Amino acid sequence: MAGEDQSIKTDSQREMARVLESADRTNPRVTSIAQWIGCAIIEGRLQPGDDLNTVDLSKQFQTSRTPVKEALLLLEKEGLVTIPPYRRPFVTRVSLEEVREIYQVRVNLLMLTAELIVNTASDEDIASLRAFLLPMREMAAAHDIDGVFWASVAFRNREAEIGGNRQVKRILDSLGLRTLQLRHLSMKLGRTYAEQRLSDRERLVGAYEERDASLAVALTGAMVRRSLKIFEQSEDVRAKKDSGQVA
Amino acid sequence: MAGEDQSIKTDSQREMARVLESADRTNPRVTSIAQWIGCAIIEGRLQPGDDLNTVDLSKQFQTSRTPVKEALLLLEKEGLVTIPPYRRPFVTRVSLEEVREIYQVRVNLLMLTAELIVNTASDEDIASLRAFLLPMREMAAAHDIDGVFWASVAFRNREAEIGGNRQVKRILDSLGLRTLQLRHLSMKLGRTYAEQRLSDRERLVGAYEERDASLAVALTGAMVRRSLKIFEQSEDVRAKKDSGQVA
DNA sequence: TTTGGGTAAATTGTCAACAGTTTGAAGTGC
DNA sequence: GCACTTCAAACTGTTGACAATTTACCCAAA
Repeated sequence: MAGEDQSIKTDSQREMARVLESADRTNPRVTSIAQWIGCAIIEGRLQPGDDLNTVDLSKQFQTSRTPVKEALLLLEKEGLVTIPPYRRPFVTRVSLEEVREIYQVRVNLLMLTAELIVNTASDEDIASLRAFLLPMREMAAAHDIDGVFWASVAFRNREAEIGGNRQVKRILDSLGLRTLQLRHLSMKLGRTYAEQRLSDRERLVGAYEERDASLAVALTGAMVRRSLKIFEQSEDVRAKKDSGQVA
Repeated sequence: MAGEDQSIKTDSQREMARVLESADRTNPRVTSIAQWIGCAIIEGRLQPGDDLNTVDLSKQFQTSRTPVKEALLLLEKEGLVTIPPYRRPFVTRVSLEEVREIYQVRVNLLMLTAELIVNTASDEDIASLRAFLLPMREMAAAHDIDGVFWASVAFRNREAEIGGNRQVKRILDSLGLRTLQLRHLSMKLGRTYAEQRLSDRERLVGAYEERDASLAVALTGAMVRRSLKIFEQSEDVRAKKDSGQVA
């Protein structure tokens, strides 16, 4: 369990850093503060609604409030933090409805990416995607769920790169960060589908290689929609349990 | 000509205000500064690459540099301004390639919106779209090109609202702002297609009313792609003329 | 003429103090 | 008890000064 958490931590730090630096903002102090807070949010150490007052944070990072404020503005841009005027910033609360909306955009842009890959990617680029498959199979066989998860995140990032549309990449990065926890949760809950996920992904790479756009798009849609479905089911269970406790 | 410019000014101010306030940031000082600079950019009074140093701007707005900096960060979020570390902020330069990428995302999300409208919008909402058509016909008959342009912008905003996906709306707002000038230019250049644009839009509303998703999506795609095509042709002409002058 | 180095001016980043607003906890009247 | 007011504490917004860095100009050397 400790090993698992460790793995999440370093990987999520890497992911956070990747998204933030792609926002071509390289002020080191601000970036490092934003990274720390951002990581705490996507790792769940800071919960939705938690206060992020600049006084405490500036003490924690031993700076003045100015760099802290700028870091929070950066995270607001990524949708992780909300900054109401004259009130304390706080970790953004995402409603179930918003999650659905985000997934709707995500699935759309991921399908667009799949189409772009089929139509414009080089054979070498597609081969670089195939390289993900074997390690993922091995990690799955070793029941390394987190390993598989972060590999699938890396797979999607590589897809976005190969797709070649930087706007799509940027938007997917931002939306992906906001749903990172949920995607992780969804994969853990959907252990039953592990084999299907793997074979779908293998078939997807096959579709890329065969330059079969409609299949690649359809598979992508199916994979993401399944992820949302699993999450929604777990949410239903949770809601029922809560109402049961109340009643 | 003066009347034309006037119309652009007030309308673009309104549009700028709309996008910025939807970013739920309501600090009035910062917002008004961001609005002024943002308007100057989309109206072309500030050209891509122009310096936006905080000292001059703070003098201009009679404040300290802090609110100016924050306004610039807001505009950076919308993609209008670039802020390199330790260097002067400047009006973002958009390459032709980036314009293509933005249009690719835009057409995708607009098609998604069309689908959402067909599947989920109420008859009253669709009727509110039909209400745009007659005034647009009248303005077109009066050769009020700017009037038609801003009406079409409002039409698209209304579509995004009706679609009901706030993520899509936010992204379309941001991308739309960055391409506002180009869309305006494209419409002016494509006067020849004015009649086709109008009839396409009328047919689109018809498709909404008939709940014909595939037609609505196809028409939306055709309309946006034509807009990009017109712009690209004009860009080719410009490039040829430039190289001709050099040679 | 052009290239390179060096220096002063300009500009951004950071800070601490102060002004304006919210927050929360006390009291007050009912 | 419960709503309402009051008020101090906490927090955000703004400011001007100072530190760190870049920019631009000048001048010398090739």
